[in-house]
This record gives sequence, C-alpha cells and structure tokens, in this order.
Amino acid sequence: MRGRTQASENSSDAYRVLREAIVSGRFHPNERLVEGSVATRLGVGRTAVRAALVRLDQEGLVTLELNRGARVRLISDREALEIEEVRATLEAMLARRAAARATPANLRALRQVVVEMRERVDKKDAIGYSELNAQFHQLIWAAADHPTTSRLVGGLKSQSIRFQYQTIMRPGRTERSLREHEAIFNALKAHDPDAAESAMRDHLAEVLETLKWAIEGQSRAPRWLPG
Amino acid sequence: MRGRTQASENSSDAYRVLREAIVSGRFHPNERLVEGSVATRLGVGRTAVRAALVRLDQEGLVTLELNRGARVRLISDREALEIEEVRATLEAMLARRAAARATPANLRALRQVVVEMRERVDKKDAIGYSELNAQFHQLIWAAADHPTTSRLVGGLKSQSIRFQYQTIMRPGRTERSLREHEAIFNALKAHDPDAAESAMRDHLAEVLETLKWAIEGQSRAPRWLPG
DNA sequence: AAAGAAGTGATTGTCGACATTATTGACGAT
DNA sequence: ATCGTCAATAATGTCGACAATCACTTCTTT
Repeated sequence: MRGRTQASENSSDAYRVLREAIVSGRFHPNERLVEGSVATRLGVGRTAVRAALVRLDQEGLVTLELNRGARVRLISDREALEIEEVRATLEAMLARRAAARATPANLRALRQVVVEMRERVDKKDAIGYSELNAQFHQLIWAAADHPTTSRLVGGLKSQSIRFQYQTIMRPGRTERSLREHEAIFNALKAHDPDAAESAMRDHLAEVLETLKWAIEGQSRAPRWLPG
Repeated sequence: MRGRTQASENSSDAYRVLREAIVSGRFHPNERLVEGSVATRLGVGRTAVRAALVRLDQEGLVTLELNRGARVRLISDREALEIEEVRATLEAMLARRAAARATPANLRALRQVVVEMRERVDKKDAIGYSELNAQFHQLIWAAADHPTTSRLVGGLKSQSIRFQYQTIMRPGRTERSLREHEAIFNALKAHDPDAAESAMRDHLAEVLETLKWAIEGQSRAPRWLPG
C-alpha cells in the first residue's frame, strides 16, 4: 500500500511507538507518563495508552502504581549489573548452541559483520561499531535457534540499553572488544561449543567490568532530575 | 457502600485470580477466554479482564489475536523442552551464587526442606514431594539474592507448570531426585560454587531427560481438544 | 450440487462520561 | 512559625454504549 505515511493507529501501534520512545531515551527515567498527555502526543486514545502501559509495566520498562499512574522505570546501578550478569549467562549458552548448529549462511553473515566492525574501529566510529555489535549478537541468537532464550535476552537488552553507551566511551575498549568478537567468531566457525561458550563468557565479563568502571566513574555525575 | 464478603475486586485482583486459574489448570490450553464470560465468572468488569489479558499475553500465558480474542496459550512440546533448558542454565547460575552467599538461616531452611522431602519419599507422597521440591528451589533463589534472574525463572516456571506433573510419575524418579537435591544441599553447605553449579546442572539435566521420556511416551495420549 | 454472496449473531475494540483517588495549596489553630 | 485540616484540582479507574470485525448460516446463481 502506501509508503511511510502513518498507518492507522491501533492499540498495538501505540505500544510499539511508546516502547520505542522509551527505549531510545526520548522519555527520561522516572519521568511521569500521564495517560492523557501521552495519548494526544501519540495521536491515539487514552484506552490504547492504558493498554500499552500495562504491557510495558509487565515488560519492566515502566512502573505502574495504583491510582498514581505510570513512570518510566529507573534501572538502578545494581540492577544494571544484575542484568548484565544474566545476559552473560544466557548468551554464553546461546553461543554454545550456535557453535553446534551454525550454518554456512550464518557464518557468512557473521564474518561480514566482523569485517565491517574492523572498518569502524579503524575509522574510530564508535556509534557505528555499537550498532554492528548489536547485529553480531543477534546473528548468534538466530544461529542458536532457541526462541525462548532469545526472547528473554531481548527483554533484558531493552531494559539496559541506556547503559550501553557508557561502556563504549572507555578509551581503547573498542579495539579489545573487536578482538573478543573475532575470538567468538573463530570458535563458531570451528564448531567448537566449549570455545564459543567461554569466548562469549570472557567477552561479556569484560563488558561487565567496563560497565562497573563506568558506573563507578559517574557516581557523582548528574542525576536524572529533569529540569 | 460496603461490599459483600468478598474483598473489593480490583483490576489487579482480576489479574491474579485469572492467572491462578490458568496456571492451576482450571482453563485448558487453547481454551477461548471470552471477555464477557470471564468477567461475570470472576465477578469483575470487562475492563479489568481486558487489562489482565494484556498482562497475561505479555507474560506468555495467553495469546491475544487482533479482533479474535484471547486463548490460553498452548505450550508445544518443543517449547517445553526449551524452557527447561533455559531454566537449567539460570538455576545453575543461581546455585553458584547461592553457594557463595548462603547464610546459616538459608541453610537451616534448606536442610529442613530436605528432611521433609525424605519423609515424603518414604511415604510415597509424590504430590507433597513436588511441593517441597518447588520450595527447595525457591529457597535457593532467595539465597542467591539475584532478583532479576529470579523473576525470569519464575516466569518460565509458570509457563511450564503443566508439564511438571508428567515428570513426577516416572517410577523411581523421586528417589533419584531426592539424592540429587541432597547433593545440591551439601554443595551449598560447603560453600562450594563449582560443586553447587554442577550439582544443579546434573539435577536439571535429569529432569530434562525425564521430561523428554514423558513427552515421548504420551505422544499418542489425549490431545487437549475440549469437548 | 457447489461456489459465492449476503445476512445474522456474537465478540472485540474504542470512545466518552463519571466516580474515585492522590496531590497541591490555602487557611487557621496552637 | 509549624502543623494539621480542608477545599480545589488533576489524574486515574471503571462503566456502559456503540462501531468494527469475525464466524457462521442461509440464500442465490450457475
């Protein structure tokens, strides 16, 4: 049908739009989400917004208090670290599975991403590198062919996405990260489950360390009091 | 206006009641959940049911199709096995953490449960054993002190609860299960993370095998076509 | 008789109105 | 001046009504 005009605004559209807005940071943590305002802002009815808020609450992106409305959920530092820990466990499992069942097509796609990652590192393009990073991991989820786990990891990722950019900015991090990804790729290519699992585990342990470092460093940085 | 003996029926009550009804099996898989009928049956308004259905959809306990209403989600055999796999991974991680930080109080509670489990095995009380089994695992989650992971595991468990009873009925299973739990307890008591993780992993690998066996065996058993 | 069209009943999706509840600010008593 | 009371306001929670949609039956056409 039409190209990119606005499709008719369903309730599920409201959910997707609002979700996107929160995850991409257009609403700040702890910001109040007044049903009426959000409704007019998204051009949908209050009913749709209500349904979306219930979903997002269940998903952990929003907190919903009785008679007190909704706020964008603030993920504490501690919780961010917890999320990263679980993510590491689950992705290590997925990497193990992926090593056992990666197809030639999977490996081609992964190799392609690794090549592009190297280019971005050379160009010092941290943003582009970060996007490829996400792609790399998603390709592994696909190769692992384990929808249940992928869903869980995806949910975790959307909760912790705010912290992602703090880890990129550490000097020298991208170079090391690239080497870690290459190690993972090599293990997958060799169809070596043990190596893939431990390479992934090492990689995410590094990410976790970087995250801790970032959180420590900003403990006196601006708090999220909108103003 | 004073209500009748029943506590006031909130929207969140509707969610809890409906959830309980589904998890405990009072609605069959694939059964249609008509908003109006459920509403009168629970003594709440249609709005409350609607909100509850959205939550349960997000939670994976029902499926919600546009303009076609809600059904109790049917978990396929494959998905049940996937769930059990992830659960094993996550609980192994929790066991590792629990070994490192279990308090004397945690260990006392666990020992108490193990003692009771042994009694139930002697009395051939499979149902009672199963409940203690759930308690045992929840105590480990508590000792691990990792809310993020506990939430994930809890969600998985509610999805797969229907399959739980199929694993109990295997002859001789409870005795082996008891020994596995004792092994886990000993590792926790010794504060040995490696041992705890691998004991839990072995235990859940056994559960997975039993589940596979049960699913194989009932592949020509009654399907859930209500009528 | 088979395929398609149109009608019918039931169910879902959405909206507006209203009651309930929290929050804010003013006011008065101590 | 501080605290508590109370009204004013804003936002949420719930209900009923109605339109949109789907599943099914019946009727028409070939």
